[in-house]
Amino acid sequence: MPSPERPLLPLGLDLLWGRREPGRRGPRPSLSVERIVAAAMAIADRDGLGGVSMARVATELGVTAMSLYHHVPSKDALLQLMWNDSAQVARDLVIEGDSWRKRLRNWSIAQWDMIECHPWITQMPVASPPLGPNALTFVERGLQTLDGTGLPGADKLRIIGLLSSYALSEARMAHDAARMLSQAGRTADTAPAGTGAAGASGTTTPGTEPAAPETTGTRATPATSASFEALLRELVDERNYPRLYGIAWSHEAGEQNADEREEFLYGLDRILDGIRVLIEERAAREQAAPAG
Amino acid sequence: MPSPERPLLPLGLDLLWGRREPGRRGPRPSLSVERIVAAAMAIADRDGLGGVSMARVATELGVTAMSLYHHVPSKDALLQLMWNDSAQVARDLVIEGDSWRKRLRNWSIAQWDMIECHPWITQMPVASPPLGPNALTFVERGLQTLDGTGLPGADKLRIIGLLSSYALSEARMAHDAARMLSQAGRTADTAPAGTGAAGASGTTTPGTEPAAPETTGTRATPATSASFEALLRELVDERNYPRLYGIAWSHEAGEQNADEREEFLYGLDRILDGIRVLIEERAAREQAAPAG
DNA sequence: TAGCTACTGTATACGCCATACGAAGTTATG
DNA sequence: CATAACTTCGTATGGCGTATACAGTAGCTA
Repeated sequence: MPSPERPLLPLGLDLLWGRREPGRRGPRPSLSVERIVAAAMAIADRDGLGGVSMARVATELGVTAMSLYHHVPSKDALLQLMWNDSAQVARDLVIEGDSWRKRLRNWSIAQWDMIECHPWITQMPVASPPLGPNALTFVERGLQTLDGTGLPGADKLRIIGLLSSYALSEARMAHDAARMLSQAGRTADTAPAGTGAAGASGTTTPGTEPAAPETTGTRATPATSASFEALLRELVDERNYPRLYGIAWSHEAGEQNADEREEFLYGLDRILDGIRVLIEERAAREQAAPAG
Repeated sequence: MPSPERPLLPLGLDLLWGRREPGRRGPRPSLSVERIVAAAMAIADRDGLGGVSMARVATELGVTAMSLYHHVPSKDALLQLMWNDSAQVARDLVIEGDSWRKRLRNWSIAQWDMIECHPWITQMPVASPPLGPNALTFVERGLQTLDGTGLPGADKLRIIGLLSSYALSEARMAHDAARMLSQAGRTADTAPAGTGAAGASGTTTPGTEPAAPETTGTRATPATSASFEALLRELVDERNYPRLYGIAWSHEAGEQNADEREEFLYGLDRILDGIRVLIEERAAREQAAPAG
């Protein structure tokens, strides 16, 4: 057994970066990491991340669950690989725009779109910062948008991190709300309105259902904010929550609420304003003391 | 069985808001929702969210797992109750500051501290936006900090949501990184340096271990960013990731990296700058056309 | 050509999980 | 007191991730 030159990368990172010697002996593998990841992603796209189990992926591929473990060290590693694969588009992503602001905005929107394209990303059991090659490529593209701003590298990195966090959080909230409200509608119909805990305990869901497939699929539930507001009206009273109460009851009937994407863009533009301030302040300081 | 006046609240929301008739007959319940939640939180504080199982909570209380289900409809509901309970401090939270900016900043920091106090919040399987009474109280306090800014309610709410998202994301990243790097250190010591997939598959962790307790406890691993940077240096090459490469190799030995809290504050101040722009622009517009 | 060896997929089993079901015990109310 | 309501317990089910042992295949070396 030859000891490797560099120290072993932690977790499944070596797999993520393709740093594994393929191995020449033995029968040709019918399985491959790529096929496994593809199958898992297909399931996740269809039924949400809750539908992804080793057994399910295996049967989808016509093999037993244990076969997968010769290609993927654990389920967590498989999820990491999926995460990385979903960022594949980053490789040939071209960010357009003639100012850092437009470029950075487009980059952020690209990230949002990536998440929208695979909503199960928002359900990921976050176990580590994304360190796959595609994720880092995406980060690199983000840093690229800030070329010429004069910011130090650490600041650029923080900005990229900030916007990443924001996009993921916002997408997560949007999808969580959709998921919750859809199943709220279902339980409201089926719940037998019992008085005690028994009514709520036994009959909400059969339990064998694989984690609310329908909403996690691709897109659904158009009128989310409206129902959310209805929920808020149900819950908050004027005494304890005067401001929330006011907001919940202010726009009575009309005044369509913005959709999730516009909510995202709203916050995005606020953050970009903040970054502009940072850049301008720095530029002013540079001008005052050029070689500082 | 009397039909309730208002429609049943979805999920465990009725439980969250205490809208359950207690029920008079039968033996005195030895259990209560409060005791269950307290026990679960004690376990989570000690061993992380992975240590919280119905069986474990039950044994901690000296009862069987199924007894819990007469007080709590499901494990998910229990997690929601924990989430809500962790925001208890919001009830008597006083935000100080003579400007909206200072108040909002303090509010955001309070949120960060809340999460730091119960790190398992960052591991929560996010199933719905936080709609418990304490969470909404916290939102109300946040809205309060924006009194007098002249912003419309919807904008205030978006700002609060933005800052909430940000605080949670940033805390999540910090704790995830700490968790990952700590177990990276462990595997680097124990891994037998095999060549193929077998080395990484079999021997990384025993598997029965309850999800890395030590790091999820309270505080650990001071030098996270440094190791993170080391990882980056291991991974990125100059050709494909020129900017990341430059950042990873720029501050050579000295130049201590800021800790997580300062990273958080950095982004926070950027966002606050953006909000300031929004408020000032709006004020200017108001002045131009007062009764618009 | 023979055999060693690395490598592949399979079968079985373990322990843990959430939770459905029904029986048994306890108490306020008729 | 009797009964209905309610809590708790024992048992059982089906799913999960994965450790372990095994059998077959194919390239490398002799």
